[in-house]
Amino acid sequence: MSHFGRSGPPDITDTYSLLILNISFRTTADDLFPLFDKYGKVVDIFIPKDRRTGDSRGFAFVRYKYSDEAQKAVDRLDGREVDGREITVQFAKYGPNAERIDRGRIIEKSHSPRVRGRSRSPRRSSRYRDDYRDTYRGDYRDRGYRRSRSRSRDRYDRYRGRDRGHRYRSRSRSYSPDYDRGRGRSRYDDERWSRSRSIESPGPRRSLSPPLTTPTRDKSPASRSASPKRSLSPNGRPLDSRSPSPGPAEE
DNA sequence: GTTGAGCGTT
Repeated sequence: MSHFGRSGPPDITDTYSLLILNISFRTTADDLFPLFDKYGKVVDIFIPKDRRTGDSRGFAFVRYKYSDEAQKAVDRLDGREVDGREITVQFAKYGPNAERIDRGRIIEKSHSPRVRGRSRSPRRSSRYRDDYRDTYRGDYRDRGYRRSRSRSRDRYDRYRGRDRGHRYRSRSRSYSPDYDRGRGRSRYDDERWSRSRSIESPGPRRSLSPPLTTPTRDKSPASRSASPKRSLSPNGRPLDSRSPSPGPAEE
C-alpha cells in the first residue's frame, strides 16, 4: 500500500496531472506506481473511490513533477495493457478544485481564496455539509451522468435515490403538523415507537418460529410417523391397543 | 461476485 492519498494532496505546486482511464476496478495505486514511476518522478497517485462502497471508479490520477516526463508517460503508457485492460493515459483537463489546467499543469491554484469581497457569510459554515452533498450530487448531474452510462451507476443511483428519499422523509417529519402543534409527547411517542419497532423487529421473527414448530401440529406428524410403525406389527396385526409383548406370553 | 463513460482526495 502506498501512502498516496492518505492525507489529501501533498503538494500540487508545479505538478502535472495525468488522467488514467479504462483501468480495471481492481487496479490500485500500487499497481500504477511502478509503471509510471519508471518514466519519471511521480509525486502523487490518486484513484477516486466510491463514497459508500469504497470501490475504485475505474480511473486514476497520476501527478508528475515534470511535464516532459508526464508527456513521455502518456506516450509510452497510453494503450498499455494493465490488469488485462488497455489503459488510456492523457493529460488532465480539470484540476482538483476545477482550476485551470494546461496540459496537466495547474495554472491557477486556490492559494488564498478566503475573502473575495465581504466576509459576511456566517451561514456558510452551517451550510458546509449541505453544500458538500449538494455539490457532490450536482456534480454528477451537471456532467450528464443522468444519461445511460452503465449498470453499475444505475445501481448506485438507486441507492442514492433511496437515501435521498429517506432524508426527505426525515425532514418531512420535522415539519409534521403534530410537531407544530406543540405536542412534545408526540415526539417521544414517535421515538418510543421507533425503538419499540426495533425491539419488535426480532419479535415477529421469533413469532414465525412457532408456526413452523406448531406444538399441536408437530404431534400430528410424529403421531402419524410412529403410528404405522407401532400400530402394525410384523405379522400385520395391530398391537397398539394390545399387550406390548403378546409373543413371549404365548410362548 | 457484477459494470466500463469519464476528470479528483477530510
